[in-house]
Amino acid sequence: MPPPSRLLAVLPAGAVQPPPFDVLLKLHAHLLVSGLLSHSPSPYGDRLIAAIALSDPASPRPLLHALSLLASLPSPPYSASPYNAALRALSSCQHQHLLDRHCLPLYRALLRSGSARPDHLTFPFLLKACARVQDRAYGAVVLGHTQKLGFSADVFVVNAAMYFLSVCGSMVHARRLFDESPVRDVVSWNTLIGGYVRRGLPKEAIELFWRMVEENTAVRPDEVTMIGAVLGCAQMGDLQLGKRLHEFLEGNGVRCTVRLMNTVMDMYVKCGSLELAKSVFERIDTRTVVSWTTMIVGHARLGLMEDARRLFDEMPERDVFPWNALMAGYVQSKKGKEAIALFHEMQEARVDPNEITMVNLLSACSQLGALEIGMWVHHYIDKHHLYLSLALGTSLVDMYAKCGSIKKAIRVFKEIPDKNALTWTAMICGLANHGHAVEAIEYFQRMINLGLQPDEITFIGVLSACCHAGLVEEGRQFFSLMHAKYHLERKMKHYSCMIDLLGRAGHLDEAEQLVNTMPMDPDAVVWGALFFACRMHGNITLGEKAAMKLVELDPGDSGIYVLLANMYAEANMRKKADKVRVMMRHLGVEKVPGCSFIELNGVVHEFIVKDKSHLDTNAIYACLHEITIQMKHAANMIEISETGIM
DNA sequence: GTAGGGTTAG
Repeated sequence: MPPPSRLLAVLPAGAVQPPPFDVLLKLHAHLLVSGLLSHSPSPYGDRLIAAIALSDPASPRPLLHALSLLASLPSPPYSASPYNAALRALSSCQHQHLLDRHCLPLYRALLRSGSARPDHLTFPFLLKACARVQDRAYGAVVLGHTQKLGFSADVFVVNAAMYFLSVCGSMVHARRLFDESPVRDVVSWNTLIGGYVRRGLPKEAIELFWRMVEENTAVRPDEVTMIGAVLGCAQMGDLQLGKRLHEFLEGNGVRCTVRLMNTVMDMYVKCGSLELAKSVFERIDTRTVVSWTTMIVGHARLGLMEDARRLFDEMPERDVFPWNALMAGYVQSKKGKEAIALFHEMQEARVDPNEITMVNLLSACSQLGALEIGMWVHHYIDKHHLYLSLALGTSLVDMYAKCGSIKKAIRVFKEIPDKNALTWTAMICGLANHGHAVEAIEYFQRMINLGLQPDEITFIGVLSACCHAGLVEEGRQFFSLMHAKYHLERKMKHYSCMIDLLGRAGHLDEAEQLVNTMPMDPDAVVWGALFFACRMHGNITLGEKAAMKLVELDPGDSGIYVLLANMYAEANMRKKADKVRVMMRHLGVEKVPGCSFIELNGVVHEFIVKDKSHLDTNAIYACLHEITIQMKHAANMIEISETGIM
């Protein structure tokens, strides 16, 4: 151990990286034994606390040790510096619970110490910490202290105050501080620009950016400024502005770091120019995982999954992000099978999945109806004690409902602690699709009573519930309610639902009128619903009209010709039925083979009509044959029992 | 010594 005279050199003041935690622990013991910590006041205690607090940001232990040391000093510190060091470590520590628990007590202890006073370093750390714990009320108190103690002209304090307000308060207040501040530096501008972007106010951010450029003061935009401006531009999706910003930063000597160029790439992707994103990507010579992931996302969003996969394979190292990005791409392209295969690959590569992986995986299960895998995911979440977040809970509800297990969907739904409108919507749609119309409407009422705002999808749920149950009057009410009370735009899907409901119930005139007055061109689903209703109720004239529209919309679709022929046949119009069949042959319309999936032991198998490619084809067909016989037998039994012979 | 920043999911 060094003699006391050299200890202060071992315990550096300021930004120098302190020695490792275990060395400092020994030093602590040494200081205790030699009585150097019991002097009052003692520079050793201050420096020791600061050094320990900052010795290892990755572990919570040093910080806790420093905090307890601070509380147990025989005499209070005579400057704010040990408090500052602890606050500095807290304000940037990764352990949110430590921050939540210790931040404010620490500042209160400083105020109560009597010997130390908050200084110009205390407030930047403290305000950052307040922003991170989202404590509006206490932050406001702290802001009051900065004024009272005369820090209104300290640019570091003002900037930190602006940051706090931009996170926890209002941008108007942050802006006022900016406008009234006697001093501004590049961080002041960046904080405000960044605040606007975080609050989803890109216009204000860009406006401020141009003002910063035009005022042409000593303050010039730097890398952080440009990241803010480019992010704002990405939010607006304005490609022209994006190009201008890109040119600006290249012409004004802004450091083109990887971080900035990644942001530019992301902006080009969001503004719809994969080409420009690609050209930026090719000019980055030290690409990071983020650069590659952004390119994967860019390709995946356009459905270019083969290119996305190629990029994924080419990249030198991968964390969970690129795996999730590629998986999300497969899910969005409705390639659930590939998404699940990728998850298996991910497990083989020993990459830990996170919540987002699970959400994607559940979407894939929903698409495929893969209940077994979905249940495995549920089990995995329980086993690994993953928090049932809103996104995860909602995905689980959706998966169980779409995979046919409405009871499990309801059970999960009840377990989710803070349900939002999306969660309720998933449940309502699930109930509706399972034919539980009354329950779906009941859930809708409960959701409304909780004060939650339904969206367009919620109404698709309730309208389809009405449709399944033939609740015409309720349907009419919901249909007008969504527009009149909730100011939601009625989309194609709502109209098709409503037309289906009216048509099935035999209100063909009302259905036709709705088709004629709807604000968009009716699609195939609308005409299909109308056609179905006409066939059901024997309205041949209107049915023909709907069928013609369907042919117009998709001349290659064989289905409608078949259905039209069936409609004529049912109405005993044999000649017309034959005519349609002849027409089909002339036009060379081919029947599209049907296709289906089945999940077995966690593997999804795909079949098309008359498919013989599966390894177990013979066994499958034998089984199918057996089932068919049994079903016919069962049907006969029912028929017999219903006719009263048995 | 202090303040400001990018990527994944819906």
